[in-house]
Amino acid sequence: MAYGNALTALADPTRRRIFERLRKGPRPVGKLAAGLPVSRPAVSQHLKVLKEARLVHDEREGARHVYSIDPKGLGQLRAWLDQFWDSALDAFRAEVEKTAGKENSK
Amino acid sequence: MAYGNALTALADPTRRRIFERLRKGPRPVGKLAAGLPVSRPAVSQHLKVLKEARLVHDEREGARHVYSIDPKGLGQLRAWLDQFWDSALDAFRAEVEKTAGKENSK
DNA sequence: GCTTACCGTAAGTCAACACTTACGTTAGGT
DNA sequence: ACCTAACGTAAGTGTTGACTTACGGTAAGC
Repeated sequence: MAYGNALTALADPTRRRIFERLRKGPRPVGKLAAGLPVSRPAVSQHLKVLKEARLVHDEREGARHVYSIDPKGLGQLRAWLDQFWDSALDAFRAEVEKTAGKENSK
Repeated sequence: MAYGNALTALADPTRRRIFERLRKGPRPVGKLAAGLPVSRPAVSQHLKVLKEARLVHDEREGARHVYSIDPKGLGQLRAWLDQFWDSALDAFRAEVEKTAGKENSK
């Protein structure tokens, strides 16, 4: 149930903005916090949550802590989501056939 | 930004349990609430959130309200996630090459 | 028509959590 | 050695939201 942490992590809008910024490449905390409407410590706390969800991982470069996207949590989340995707497609097909049946019976 | 609602909806554990039950097929509210550690009105409120996120849709059968998985929200969420999946793979490849380079230079 | 399932909604409560400011730590520059 | 930059963490606060009980509405059975 590791995808649970990933979902709760990505549920927060600020955390999503941080995560989306990392999509363009690795960034230190200061760069990530710049432009965001919250303080830098808030960004650190968000990064901690993202890290525990295996969505990001950090790497120290001297005084800087450079964060980047971690494929692990992303992969687990995608795998969980694909479960539903398949059954949703099946349900969709069934729905179409049922509706088509109604249309034909008119 | 429709995926935002889907993420906040799936962030809640109880809502995930409801959603996962719907994976096995359409269910009325009573069946979904049975076995869950929360009251039936709570399940109704959760279903409302899932519905607004386009993750489920309901259909009235007399007094019953039968809920089933809606592919719309699921598709939007998957599309958003795939954005990161691609860049995460690129980053992963770059990381592997960088690490391999270090290994060779030893 | 009356009762009984089956639901959704309103109102209120309590805990989680997203913020803030203040502080401690580490690394680099002069 | 001192200062500064770049962080993480601790502690406290306000608000969101996940629950409860109570109530109103609709459809089916007798």
